[in-house]
Amino acid sequence: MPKRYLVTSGLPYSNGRPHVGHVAGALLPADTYTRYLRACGHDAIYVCGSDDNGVAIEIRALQDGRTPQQISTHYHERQKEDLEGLGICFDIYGGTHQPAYRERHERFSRAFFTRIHEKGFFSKRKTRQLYDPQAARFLPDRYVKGICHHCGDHETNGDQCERTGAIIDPLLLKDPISVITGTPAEVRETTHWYLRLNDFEQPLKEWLESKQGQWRPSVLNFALGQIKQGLPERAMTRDIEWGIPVPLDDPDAQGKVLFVWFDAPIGYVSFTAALCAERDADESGYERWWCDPETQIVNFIGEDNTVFHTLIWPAMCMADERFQLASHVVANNFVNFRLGDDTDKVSKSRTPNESPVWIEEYLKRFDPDALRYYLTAIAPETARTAFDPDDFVARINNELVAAFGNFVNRALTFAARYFEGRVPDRAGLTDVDREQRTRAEQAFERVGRNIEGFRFRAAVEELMAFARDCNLYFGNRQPWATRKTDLADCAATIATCIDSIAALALLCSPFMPATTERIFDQLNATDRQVGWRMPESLPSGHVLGTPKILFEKLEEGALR
RNA sequence: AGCGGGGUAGAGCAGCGGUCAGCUCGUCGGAUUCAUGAUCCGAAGGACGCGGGUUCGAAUCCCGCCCCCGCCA
Repeated sequence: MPKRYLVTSGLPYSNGRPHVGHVAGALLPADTYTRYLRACGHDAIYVCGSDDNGVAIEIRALQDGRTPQQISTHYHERQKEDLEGLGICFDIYGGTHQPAYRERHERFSRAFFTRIHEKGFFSKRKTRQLYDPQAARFLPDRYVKGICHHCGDHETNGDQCERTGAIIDPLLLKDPISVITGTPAEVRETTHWYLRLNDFEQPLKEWLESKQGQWRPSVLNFALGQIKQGLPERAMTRDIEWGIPVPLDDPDAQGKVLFVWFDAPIGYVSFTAALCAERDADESGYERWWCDPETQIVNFIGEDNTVFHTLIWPAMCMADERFQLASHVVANNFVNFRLGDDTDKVSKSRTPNESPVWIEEYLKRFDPDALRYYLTAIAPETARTAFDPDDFVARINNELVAAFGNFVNRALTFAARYFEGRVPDRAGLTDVDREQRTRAEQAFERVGRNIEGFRFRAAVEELMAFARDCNLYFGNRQPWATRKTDLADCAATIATCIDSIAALALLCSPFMPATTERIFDQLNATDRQVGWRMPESLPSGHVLGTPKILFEKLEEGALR
């Protein structure tokens, strides 16, 4: 029976171009999942957008001599374009500080903060922080340098001793210097509002324990481990200018904004409201998604967001008592980039500008579906994985080209050449052909079961296993021989292959949507069936399209 | 230091109490020719990080240890 699903991806931070890590971790699996849900007939929306607030964008703007708005809008547009180029099917791609979404997002965030405040879940506290008098701003830990207070003899940044890895208390640094202006920093007093996470330890624990056996153990272990250690209060306000002003009528709140991580997840809600406003001219429709327990909320995130999605955001929702908690939080690890013998993080400074790990660069030269396939095949579901340019070429050539594409091509060119480009007659169907059809039906079940269990890697393996079965079937039936000895048998074989190709088209639709279209074009299937089951056979005599190469073979080293 | 993740054939990975020692690639040998030199079959190759323990039985559970990778934007 159809259900309602709200799928989200962790919001990309709008201070850089999207790369394969962003896509593989949170965006592509969410897209695949949403496409699958729709194929099954469920009512599903996929909500995402850029995370535009926060100190990193403000500092970046300061360094580049631009405004935070310019920086975030530039990257917001960049992200939107690149991700759409990859076929990521957002229902909406909002932005927490983009003109079209800002007013609503701020309104929702303020209201959220105010409600929690009124219920008394914030502690207002004075604290001391390093301040840069020249820049007239407080300094986040990583924007301070100084002499390590553990070792006392070397310079380090303000969060971690570069030599021993020990946590640094920036207030204890000797001779602290602001990284922004290079001038000495001083200690000043400031006031912040802290969310008392410890008030929610018990309900969070119960909620997480109810997910045992459903969520990935690594996610649950991590979150439950944090609770065991005791959840600290977390400041939900910051002393910066770029962000959402703290909505309190309190002199101490002057000039402060909400912590970026407070308002970012509210983006899921405000973007849903924006979508409802766009579609039905009624933003209150968001309640249907957020407040109605019939809706399943599924969050796809990168590993770095686990704390926020399993503890802080749920605690916020518990405090607020209006929105449902996620029914599933799917956290993926990071994808690193292998360059020669080194495996490293993708980073603006170290990864070459024209490297295909940047989605923008990749799309200039290669097929979006090939990247979607590869990133699903190496999905970092249980551990970090590496995007290896040589491995990419090998897998595309061996799997997409040699197994999947080749089967489609050999069968369709056979039909074009020996059956006048029509679907042959099925009168000669044998048990072997019927078994092939059964394999196709089983493939829907197997691939579907894995997607539902969030095992996308295994799902794509099942897809390829079926493509291999198709080649095996073709070889065993030897239509090139029966063409001369038993035409009816040959016709039944090719007709069965065409049914399998239609099945492949639907089976690959969550992973490679453009390929689905290409296959339907070649089948000349004007009445395109969608769904997650073995499609109806094209009738015998149906005129097929022109066979074309489905996936281009890549040169060795093409991505290096 | 603490927390989390990982250590399984040459490479990349799956398996997490019993036909488990497996998959893909690579290598070697064969078959085939409809197909993008594509496909299919077969072979070689591993004390499942180390040491204890629990069990009729452990990659799979428990304890200890050793490596690798991450960790308040």
